[in-house]
Amino acid sequence: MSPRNPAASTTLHTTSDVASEGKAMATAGSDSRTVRSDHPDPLWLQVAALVAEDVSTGRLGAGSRLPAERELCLRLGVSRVTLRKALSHLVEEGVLRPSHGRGWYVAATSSERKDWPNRLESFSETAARMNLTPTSRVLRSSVDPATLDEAEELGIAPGTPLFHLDRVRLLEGIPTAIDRTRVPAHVAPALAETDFTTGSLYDVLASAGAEPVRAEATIEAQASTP
Amino acid sequence: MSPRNPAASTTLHTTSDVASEGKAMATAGSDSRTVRSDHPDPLWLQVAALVAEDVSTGRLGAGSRLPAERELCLRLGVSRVTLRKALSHLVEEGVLRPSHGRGWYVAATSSERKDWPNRLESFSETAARMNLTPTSRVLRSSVDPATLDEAEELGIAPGTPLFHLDRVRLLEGIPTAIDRTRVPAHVAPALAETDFTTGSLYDVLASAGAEPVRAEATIEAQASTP
DNA sequence: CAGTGGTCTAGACCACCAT
DNA sequence: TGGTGGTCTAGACCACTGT
Repeated sequence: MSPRNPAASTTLHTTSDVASEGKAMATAGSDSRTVRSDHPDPLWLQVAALVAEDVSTGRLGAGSRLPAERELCLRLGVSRVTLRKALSHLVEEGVLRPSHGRGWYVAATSSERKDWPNRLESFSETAARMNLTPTSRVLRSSVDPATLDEAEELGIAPGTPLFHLDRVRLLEGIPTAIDRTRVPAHVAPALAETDFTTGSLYDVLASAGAEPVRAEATIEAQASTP
Repeated sequence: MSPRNPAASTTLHTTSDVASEGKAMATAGSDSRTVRSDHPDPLWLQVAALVAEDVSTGRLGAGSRLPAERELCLRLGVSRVTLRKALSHLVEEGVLRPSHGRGWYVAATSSERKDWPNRLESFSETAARMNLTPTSRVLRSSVDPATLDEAEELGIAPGTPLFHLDRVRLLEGIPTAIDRTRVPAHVAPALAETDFTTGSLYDVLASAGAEPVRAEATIEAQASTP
């Protein structure tokens, strides 16, 4: 193959239904979902966008395994290095998760992906694995107007009633993590009246509706000699 | 060159003093600062560590330009792909900054680089800006053998005496952040005897020597409707 | 064992920057 | 024009996973 193949077109499938591949290739032509070296973006970016699209549209469900690298290379008409650059990029974005001898998997359930890795997961997991008792200490639990920063971060209007929940997470009584939650109040009015010392945020949200909500808290410290 | 070169050894120089290169190469031999494909880490990681070391020790000053990629490939005995993977890695960590037709440059003033945005910085900054009193509560301050995970993360041998410092950072008495620090004990023996409730980790490390040290703590929580 | 990701190389061409 | 990064390929071998 020439170092810069002119074009190729495919759609990704989960490892099960590879049958229709040939037809898909034939019907290609002026179809979208094509990687081309003409001009626009680097190939690896186009590939990444292609996969990301399949994930967000559900063609590649959460937790499902991608076709093998060499297989994808054939379908997309790119080299393995290029493909891997694309997939690695998606890992950084939290869309995919690689597993050595097994394959590439779609991360998260769909809405909880994006941005940094979900450390709350590992908190619960760690607690369970180590047989520790996870508890919470509530620092703040109130409904206040969203500040400018908060509004921008959540994509809502400033002043919108916002439920604030700040907790210290403890393992066996030892402070382990800070949990900072911001939820538009209209999403779940019951939030302000719940005792989060033992109550589960997820439960309240679940019984309140499906409006996707995101809350995060990150702290990092780093030291190095000057 | 064989696909897996046995060993190579060099020292990086800023573009100005390339004169002594020949000699440096000749004196190499059993010198440290060597990338070897024997076993330890991937080549690209070794290269990255090598460059990072030159940056932190000042051999590569902030803002200075690195030798050209092809030049570095020769010196280090690695392919360009591998070298670029190493350099890209350092970009993600904020150590380097690439510039298309010009070269790779060392980023930042020296200590504020590396890893994610330094949240400890912003912790102090926030405290100062809001006129709050930052304090600490020490959860753990001890020297214990490095676990397997810790050893891998820090690139040291398992069992190596490791200084553990876990703190809760408070603003005006309110818990705000968790600070988890791991430092090889031999770097700064005084660490275990210091009161970190008020003492500065940076100060102790600074007075202990220039051995570059990295410590980080990240906590994130994220909630979304199931 | 076969399958899959992880790493590495050598060589090529393109795009940008300075002279 | 010449130097430097940016992208891409084809092929190889190693390491891990699961049957």
